[in-house]
Amino acid sequence: MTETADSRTRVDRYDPAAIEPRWQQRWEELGLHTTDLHDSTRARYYLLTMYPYPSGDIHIGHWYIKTPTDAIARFHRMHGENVFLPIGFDAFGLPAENAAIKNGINPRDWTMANIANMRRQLRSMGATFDWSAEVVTADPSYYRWNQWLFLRFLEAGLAYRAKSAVDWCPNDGTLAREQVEGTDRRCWRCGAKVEKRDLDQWYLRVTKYADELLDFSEIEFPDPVRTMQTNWIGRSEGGEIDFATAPSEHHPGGATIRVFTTRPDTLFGATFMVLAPEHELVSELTAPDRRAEVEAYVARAARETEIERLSADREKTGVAIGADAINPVNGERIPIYMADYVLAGYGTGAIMAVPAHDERDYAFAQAFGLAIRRVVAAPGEDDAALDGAYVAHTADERLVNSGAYTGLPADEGGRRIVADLEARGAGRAAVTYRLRDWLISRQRYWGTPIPVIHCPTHGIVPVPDEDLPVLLPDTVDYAGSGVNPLTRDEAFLNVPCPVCGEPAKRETDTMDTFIDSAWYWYRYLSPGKQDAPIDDDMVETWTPVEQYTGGAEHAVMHLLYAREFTKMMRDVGLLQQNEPWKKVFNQGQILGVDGERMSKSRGNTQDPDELVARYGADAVRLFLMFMGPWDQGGPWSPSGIGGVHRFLNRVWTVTLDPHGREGGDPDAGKLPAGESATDAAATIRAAAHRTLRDVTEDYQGFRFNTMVAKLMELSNTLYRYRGTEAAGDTEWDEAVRLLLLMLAPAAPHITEELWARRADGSGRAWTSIHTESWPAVDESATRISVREVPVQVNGKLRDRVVVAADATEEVLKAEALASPKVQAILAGRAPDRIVVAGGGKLVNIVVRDA
RNA sequence: GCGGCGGUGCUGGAAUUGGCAUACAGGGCAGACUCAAACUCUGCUGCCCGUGAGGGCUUGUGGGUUCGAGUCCCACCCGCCGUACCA
Repeated sequence: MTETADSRTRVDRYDPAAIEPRWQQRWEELGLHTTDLHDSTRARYYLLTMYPYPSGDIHIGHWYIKTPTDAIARFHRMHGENVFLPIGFDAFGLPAENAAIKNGINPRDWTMANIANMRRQLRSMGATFDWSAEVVTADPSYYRWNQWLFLRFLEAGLAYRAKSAVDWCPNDGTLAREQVEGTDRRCWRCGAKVEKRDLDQWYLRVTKYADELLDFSEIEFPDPVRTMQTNWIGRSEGGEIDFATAPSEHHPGGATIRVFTTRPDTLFGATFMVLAPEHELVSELTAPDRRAEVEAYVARAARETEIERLSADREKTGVAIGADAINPVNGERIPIYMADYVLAGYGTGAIMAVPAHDERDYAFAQAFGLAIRRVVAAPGEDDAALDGAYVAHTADERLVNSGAYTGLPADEGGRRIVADLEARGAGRAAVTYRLRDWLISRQRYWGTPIPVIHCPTHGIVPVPDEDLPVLLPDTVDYAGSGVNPLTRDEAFLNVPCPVCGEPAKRETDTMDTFIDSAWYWYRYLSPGKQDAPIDDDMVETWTPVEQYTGGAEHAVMHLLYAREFTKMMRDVGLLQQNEPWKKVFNQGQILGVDGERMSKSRGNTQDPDELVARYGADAVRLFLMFMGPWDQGGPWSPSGIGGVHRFLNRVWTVTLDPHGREGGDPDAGKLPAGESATDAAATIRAAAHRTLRDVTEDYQGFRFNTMVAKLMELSNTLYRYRGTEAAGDTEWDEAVRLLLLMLAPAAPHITEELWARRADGSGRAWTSIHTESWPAVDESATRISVREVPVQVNGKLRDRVVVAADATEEVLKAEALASPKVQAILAGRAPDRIVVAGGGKLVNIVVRDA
């Protein structure tokens, strides 16, 4: 042993570039990552991670979500579960078209070339992706089933075509409501200002599921996502109330204006009504002398929604239309206005205005000099002056100035008013949602063609199932940017009507790419299936997905669409389940060194290929896990990766060279003072098993940062004993073995290499470390004979005493009091109380000031 | 405005049910090894006072509960994300 005292390196160095590709190839040859989906002998674990868009390069953000996901997969596999971790590509979408226009190539060629490169990059992670299940959505074998599903939805009345004002991006064309972001209404994809256009478009009837979508009992979302979806769906309870119009010189009256309100209790405070400029009764009700002004306002409102409606102009504008309505509860005549602060698309597009109890109505009443009548008040404030809308809601509020309802609590009064109106047919309880139907039409080439034909005689005719898929033509003529080439592809356009055979035109809209991503994990279970979109048996046994990982940026897009789509598939008889996944986890985002979003234009991107070449995939994986909590993300640190690289080197050294000594340490090779080799062995074993206990919990809770920290501690402990008598003995060997097993899910290559060398060294046949079972904690090993107990006086730490592990409270108290430091602080005072906390974890001596 | 998340050393961050704040890293300083450097190794590193032993302070701010608070309660400040005239 002593002959190694001064030698530095007798074993070869850790060289990830040499070992990583070798093992990746070996695993692939052995088919280690191909899941037998038919195996029913083991528990199934379907682990899904969001498939990437083939933009061209895998970036560090992909590594950040995918490598910890891979660690989860490996951890579960080591627990004997049959793990399925598929991967694919979200291959339709606009960037391919933009690149194609720019370079004069087919979007397909651009996309497929990118996919080829990204497959190579994804393989360099060393992840256990099952490539045999790969799905590429732009392939006809996938998108034909988008079309097939669309036709089922059409039959079931879940898909429909309608004309309405839609959000329109000058670059991307039509957008769904969820795809418009921010106060200034910008496109989620390109950031351009979004306009409104009146268009015939295809919709999916997802509002049907509004209430069901609010029920999260079968899906475990992170809280922020659940909150965002709940707000997005925006359920409001209240009442619908019908106001009749009053007769006037230009109108006989009696028309019904229906309003929705969440505050029926304030009905007596309605002093005017407001219609949205687009409301259908505006024209009919407008008085001749008001018509010019009203029409000018309507025209301006239409233009403003199209051009610019920044929130800066919060000033209330509007015009009186010269007609009155009658308040059904008291017969009062109130004037009707039209204003753009009432939105056509929400509720009924008309409101009863209660300026005393609604801030917007208050501002409008102030601007137009309208009456403000208080009808809700806390006791004693009946006539208190208002300098703004009173919207507080307290338990002791009562209705005032409300006829027969005066004096009732506000809640109860509201309910009684609705009930009484309902009895007269003038109102009813009602619920309104913010959620809209999903607009899926896109005026784009690179997407799934919507499989319908427009016949002059038969109208909209579905493409028969046997004619699917409706293929995208290969030759694409953009003739300048922005226009859908399908609209001038005569061969694509001109088809006979499936009903009458007469000339007809194909639909040229394609589907929102969020359709592709709304069901892809079902297809992973049978990617080659020819006769149906999904394999019923596989879907039945493998879904809902156990765990889904990916970014939170899709909280009200993908993560909502997929839930809606699952419910639609269920309702046309394709699925039994209500939700697509059981649990969803959102990782954070990796930012540039400057703390800003990584982008090529900022020059703050980090290329993973470069890091892999320099430090190896294992170090990159480990560093991404170590930098902080997984759901937090954070700025990229260029220096931090050196730390985990050093750690891996130390793991390498303690495994292969336990007896070596470092020249730089004067105490190298010596046991700590007063410690025997037996003591050292017990310490090593206790450290290993305590680490195993903690690390197991960290993996289960996705706490990869502390998992790595604890493995570092264990390797530091081993390093301290390296070269001593304890190094290389049974306990040491067991600790190294546990260290490698615990590290294997996170750093699969180095652990496989060291595992193989250990087998080699002891003459055992090689088996992969990744097929090993997760080790069991030996609780007896973690127990220790003596422990240090902190002693506080009045809650302040003063000393530590060493006692036997099983010392009684009496012993603890006596030892604590016997401490000289404690005695000095007490200065002769008798303790009032001695608290032994946490089952003997800490002693606190309480003493009052003399 | 509303909703959500967060604020701990120089930096990333750690801290079961309230129980030794700052684990593990990065960076820095000092030393060993080296002709030298890199690599590697060892030690130190929250702030203030003190030569020292030691003492005091410290988890955004101010209060409170408690033997004991980063953790619980109240009020406020700051940052990030979402949302936006939703009746």
